[in-house]
Amino acid sequence: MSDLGARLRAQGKRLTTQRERVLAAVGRLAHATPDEIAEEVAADGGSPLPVSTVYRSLDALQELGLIGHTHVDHRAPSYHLAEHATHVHVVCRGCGYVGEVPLEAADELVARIEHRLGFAADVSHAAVHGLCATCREAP
Amino acid sequence: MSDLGARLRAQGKRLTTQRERVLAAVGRLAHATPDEIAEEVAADGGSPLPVSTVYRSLDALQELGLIGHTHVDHRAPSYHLAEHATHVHVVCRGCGYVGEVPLEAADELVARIEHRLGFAADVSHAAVHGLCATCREAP
DNA sequence: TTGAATGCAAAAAATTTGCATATTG
DNA sequence: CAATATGCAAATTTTTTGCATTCAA
Repeated sequence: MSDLGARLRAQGKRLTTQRERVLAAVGRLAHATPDEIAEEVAADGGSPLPVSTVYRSLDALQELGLIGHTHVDHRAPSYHLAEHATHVHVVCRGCGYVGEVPLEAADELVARIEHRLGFAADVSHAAVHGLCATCREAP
Repeated sequence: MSDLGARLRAQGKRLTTQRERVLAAVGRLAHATPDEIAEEVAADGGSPLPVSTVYRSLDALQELGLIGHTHVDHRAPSYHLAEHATHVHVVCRGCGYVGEVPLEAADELVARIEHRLGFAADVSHAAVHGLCATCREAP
């Protein structure tokens, strides 16, 4: 927490309350779009932030490696704390449920991609789509 | 090819030249955004299609299972023929290069997701980000 | 002090929708 | 003929930008 400022400064960036509030909101929501994050920030008691500031804060926090995002659906980058990036995200096409499995579950895939293409894959950014246990049965 | 009409009809849909042109364009481009597809369609000699028709055609062809899409980056659903969905897409963060590895490379991941969450994963929709061989070395 | 960040409003993209008209089956 | 799709324009939605002002370091 306290070294957030240090990490920012190390990149010539600054610690502002806005960035702290956005980071806190991302932490509280776990998986959220910029829009939802803006709402959550507004709900923390302080005055709401302009969307532009939310976007810029998300960018900054991401460059810092504190948060990351995946593409849960067409029009929705979903942000989460970097610590959540220790999972592969799994998204249900039926109900939108977002689950996760440990990164290691993809070790073999990563190895094969590396082997075939010389590609360094970062699976933590991937969202795997499919149907959850419940939606598999439903019509 | 000729049964395209039949497949459409089977779903109460119709075969139109617009849809044929969009499908052909997707086939020619392999990986493209709606925008690029609209351009490609315009380049096929006929008159350009309004974007709305392109979007609607893509939806129709997708519901039909003839094409699919992955999320190559933030703002860009990338469409491809369904036959291309026999690969997992790999996207380079550095240069934007899009590669693919056979679906089987993800078999173990799919099995683990199934096992842990009861989830039926469809990896062909996933785009795995990372750095290609070239960009790994560059600064 | 000074460059980085904010706030605000306006501009760009990207996608969707309403509706009269044209087409397919 | 009837139902579906198109074309076009306007409305949404999502994200980005310009710029004067404020604020952290």
